[in-house]
Amino acid sequence: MPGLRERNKARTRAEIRRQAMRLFRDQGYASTTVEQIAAAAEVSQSTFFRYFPSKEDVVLRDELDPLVFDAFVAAPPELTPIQAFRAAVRAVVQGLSAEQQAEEWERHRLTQSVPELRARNLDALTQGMGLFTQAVAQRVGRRPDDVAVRAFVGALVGVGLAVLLDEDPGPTGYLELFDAGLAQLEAGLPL
Amino acid sequence: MPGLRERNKARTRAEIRRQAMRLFRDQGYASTTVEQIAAAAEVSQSTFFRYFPSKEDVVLRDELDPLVFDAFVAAPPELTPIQAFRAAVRAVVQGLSAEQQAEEWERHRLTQSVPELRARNLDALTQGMGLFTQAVAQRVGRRPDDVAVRAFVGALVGVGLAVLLDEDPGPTGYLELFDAGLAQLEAGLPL
DNA sequence: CTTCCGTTTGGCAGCTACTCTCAGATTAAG
DNA sequence: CTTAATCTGAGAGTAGCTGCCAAACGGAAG
Repeated sequence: MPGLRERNKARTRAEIRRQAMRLFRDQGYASTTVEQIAAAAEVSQSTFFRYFPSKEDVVLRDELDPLVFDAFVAAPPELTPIQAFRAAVRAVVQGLSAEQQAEEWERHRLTQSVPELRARNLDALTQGMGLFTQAVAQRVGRRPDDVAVRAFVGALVGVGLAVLLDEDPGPTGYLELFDAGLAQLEAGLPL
Repeated sequence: MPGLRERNKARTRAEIRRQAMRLFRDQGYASTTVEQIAAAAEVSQSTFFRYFPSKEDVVLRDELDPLVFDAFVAAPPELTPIQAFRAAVRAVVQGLSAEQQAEEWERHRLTQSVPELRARNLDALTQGMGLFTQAVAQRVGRRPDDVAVRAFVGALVGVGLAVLLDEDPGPTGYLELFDAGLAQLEAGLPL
């Protein structure tokens, strides 16, 4: 059972995020100051930066990627990496409530529209490739530094990237696009 | 013939870059202030920001990508996109003087080691994918919004990414790694 | 309930990237 | 030489972010 302290922390954290997203939505990311967010969440600036190392991190902290990763690792071994990845993404997305999906959608739109956020998001994505490469290597029984494995993971991430960079196919359309991209990859990227 | 004004501007710009890179090398990116760079280049801070919109841009402005793109477009039409891309990269890299290669290498190392720079570099890369997609589409006679084309470009960029993210295979080793990755892609990413 | 310890918080000072404005200098053109 | 356009320097101001210290708070022991 979490003590009062931990509950307060979680509440404060959530409140800061909530107020921040609301202000970003209303008056834009750039023209919202940390001072405003802190005031709206009724904490001091010091406290804001204790919960989030930077203004960007209020938007960026992603808890979905680890879920997808875990689902990928836990997928049945007889699946090919592409099948396992598709299943993992699908399971995580469909496991979200409608409200969560809407939040994620807003988060994604904001991230894509603000250059700094977009950049840092991409960086997080590519930095995660290393871990993913290990998982893929283990799945197919190869070494992680094998060129074939690394190129494959790069291509897989690249396909995901190409889908994500597409502007608004709607919150649902992404999955279809993603599936189509993976199908192409599975077929050896014919042109 | 460029007037005195333009020559002065080019000289100032180059000097700012030179001094900045020197300071970054000596005392690190974060602990070098714009004030120091401006002082070393003998200009005011105002002037610094007139030449470079941000401290990051002193490092990031890349003139190689457009060259690769042009070379790709200009490549013989009978080449496959992968062959054309490989030829373009190779031509541009080998067209650099030893000094230029060393500079690029230093620039790349600095970019990869500083998170903000790495992130913005990735963003520039992915933002350029749109243009590249059009070129590929034209080359293979398909529409740019074709999923096959987009997935292909994504995979191609992804493979390049996987190579670039690898830490120091030496300034020459990159090309070999890159070729190996492209060969894998050409073979349909077998695992 | 009180006391005591460790954690959390707020307020403040300070640094730095970056913007805006304005006056003065420099270059180009008539 | 004079005039117009452009470039530069200086200063003030904003905002993100850090570090420091004292006060408030939560949790456990007596």
